[in-house]
Amino acid sequence: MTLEDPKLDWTARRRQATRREILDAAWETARTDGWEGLTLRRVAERVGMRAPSLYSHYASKAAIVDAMFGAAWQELDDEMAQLESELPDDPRAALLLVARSAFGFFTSEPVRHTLMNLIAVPGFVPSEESYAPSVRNLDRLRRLLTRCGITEAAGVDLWTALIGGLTSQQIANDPGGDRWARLVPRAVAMYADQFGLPRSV
Amino acid sequence: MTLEDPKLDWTARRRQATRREILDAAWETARTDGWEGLTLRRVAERVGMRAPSLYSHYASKAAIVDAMFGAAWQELDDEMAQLESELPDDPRAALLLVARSAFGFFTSEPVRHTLMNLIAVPGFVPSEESYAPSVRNLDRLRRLLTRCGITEAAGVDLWTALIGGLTSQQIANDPGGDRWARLVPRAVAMYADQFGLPRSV
DNA sequence: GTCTATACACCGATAGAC
DNA sequence: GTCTATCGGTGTATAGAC
Repeated sequence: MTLEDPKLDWTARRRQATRREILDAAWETARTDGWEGLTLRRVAERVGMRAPSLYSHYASKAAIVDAMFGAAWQELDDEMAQLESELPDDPRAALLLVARSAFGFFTSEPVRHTLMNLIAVPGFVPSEESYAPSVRNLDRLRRLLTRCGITEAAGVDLWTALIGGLTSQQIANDPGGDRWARLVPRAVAMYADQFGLPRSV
Repeated sequence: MTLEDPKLDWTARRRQATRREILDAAWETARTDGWEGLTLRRVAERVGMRAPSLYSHYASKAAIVDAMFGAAWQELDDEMAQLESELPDDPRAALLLVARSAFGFFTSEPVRHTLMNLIAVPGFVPSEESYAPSVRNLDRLRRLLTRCGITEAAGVDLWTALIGGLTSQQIANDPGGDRWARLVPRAVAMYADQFGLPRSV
């Protein structure tokens, strides 16, 4: 429910827009100063407000971070949904596409990555509502892998470990480079072999 | 040089012992309250001191964290050195042993894991001195994999991604469980297949 | 809704007595 | 080497005027 609803009246729409502005400012702050540098004063400054004014729109700093978490997973899920609708028939090609998409999504925004994977943000615990998109995304991944011929339960867990490992290494040890990005095709082939996918022609 | 040197005189040895106590207290504090909860006041309380007294032993809070980083990597490297001396001849068995060892080391102490892999500790950047053990460890890993028949350069990067991915998933999504621990043998087999290691008998 | 002013709790670090 | 006292700063959050 972070998107604007055209049926709302003017003041409600204005409120939504302001919440959006605050969220954007929070992302920019986190990108610049890291999660430990994300403070209400800095966010407010970027929006053009004073810190206490933020409380008219979010109940607390935690509520802001919570909204960021939900929005990030929703964003990934939207991307995966798009991908799902245009998946190639060849299982290996499809797998590679999914892998590259996720890898690119995470590595392009390291700060977002640390929030989504629950590392680095002090005492943050997502609310049930903001957790929902990440669950939806895992379901979608399960479906996607099944369509690629991965039916075993272990398939999903090994997939998340493999892709997550590649992205984390890329971000931590070669930020901005492609040392692990270059390994993605090979990693996917290795994974496909393990689950007995037919070789492409 | 964090180990005690028997040739030092009494006061120097006492100093070393106190530094050790402080480091231990810092670990315990980080385990209990997380890295954001690691404060000099809490560490001092655990040691039985007042916060300012810590400055007689460490120049700053950053110096303490730095020492923890170096000690953690030294600890892992010691374990890997032990492993190296008793490695089985069969390449696949050796690989599995290395994987299990690293996986167990990291997952047994999640807080240590986040420090070693440079996620979650505010603005920490390791000093050259404390960074050295981690470099040594990577060299050892390279040597270890070579002995197992992994000669390609990509071998090390894919290995760290795979093992790191498994450990991170285990810690983040099933702490205390074995959902990804159970996948380690399969992941190692998949990896060994990719690099053409002969199958065990 | 936004502002100013402020409460309250902490933090890392320093000065100087003992 | 450890203490007390304190500095200068941070943070989140609230009260109340406009």
